[in-house]
Amino acid sequence: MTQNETFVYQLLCDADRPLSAYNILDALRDKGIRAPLQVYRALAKLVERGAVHRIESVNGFVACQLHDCGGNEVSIFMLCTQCERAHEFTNISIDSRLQSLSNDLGFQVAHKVIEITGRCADCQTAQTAAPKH
Amino acid sequence: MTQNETFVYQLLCDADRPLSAYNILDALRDKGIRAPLQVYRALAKLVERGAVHRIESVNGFVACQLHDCGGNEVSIFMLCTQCERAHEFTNISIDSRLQSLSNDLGFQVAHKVIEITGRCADCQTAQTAAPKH
DNA sequence: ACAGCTATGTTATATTATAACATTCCGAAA
DNA sequence: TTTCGGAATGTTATAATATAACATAGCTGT
Ligand SMILES: [Zn+2]
Ligand SMILES: [Zn+2]
Ligand SMILES: [Zn+2]
Ligand SMILES: [Zn+2]
Repeated sequence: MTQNETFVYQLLCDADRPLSAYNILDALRDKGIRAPLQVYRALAKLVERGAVHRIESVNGFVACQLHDCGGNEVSIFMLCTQCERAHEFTNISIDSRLQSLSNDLGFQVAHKVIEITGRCADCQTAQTAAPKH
Repeated sequence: MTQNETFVYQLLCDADRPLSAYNILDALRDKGIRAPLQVYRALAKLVERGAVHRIESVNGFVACQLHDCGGNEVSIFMLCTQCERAHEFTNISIDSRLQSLSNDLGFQVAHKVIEITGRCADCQTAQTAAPKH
């Protein structure tokens, strides 16, 4: 892992929500990172290697939260609109059904995206406990 | 449906692939549409009403290809990187598994995205029939 | 006529991503 | 050791996507 990749990866591991490339850029200015391309290049490598996932729904990036999700299962992200956290899951059954749907249609899969947007359990209970008046 | 919405919707229905907001803007200049916001506003309404879907993976928009997909099933899009076409499907089994995964976790679902990127059957056979040397 | 609402239009700006080109670094081959 | 070549890095500029802020027009019910 190169130096810039390490900086970006560490930052994403420490973050509790997806960060945009420009969030990362701002956070790493003092590490000598000054231009968007430096961030995008590091992200491209990290994503390619499965250490980081791109979250399409929010144009953001998160460090992989699972061991070896680089297998052939798709990751499922639940994205809370309130706390902005992203939780990563895998589900063999969903993945195999998607795969067989693709196979049935002769579609050659390169990449799958499953993202669910909504409110996480924590945020629901938090709001129930302290409702706004 | 307002005039701008009609223009945008018709264009998307005629298109054979997802269009970006700026594709739409360029195509509708002669209809009097001059600014991105006019397009984005029409798209927001159309998406809200389920007539149009946003494709996160390509920052594009397509007219709904199914009758009444506005039920509670999620749409599954297969996106061909070669011909750029988007095919829309529903699958009750995949949807219900996603839903029960969310329920188990206490996650309150607002929106689901399932997008599969790859090569469609047509493009595979086309390339097989006429390979590049 | 008036108030309130929706749609529309316009300009400017924010956010996300890539192109094009120059430079540096480092290991392998000569 | 020198030199070659690839990988990484840095820099500037620009493309592509999306929204903010404000002004205007039209329509509806009172
Ligand atoms: Zn992962
Ligand atoms: Zn939350
Ligand atoms: Zn649909
Ligand atoms: Zn195709």
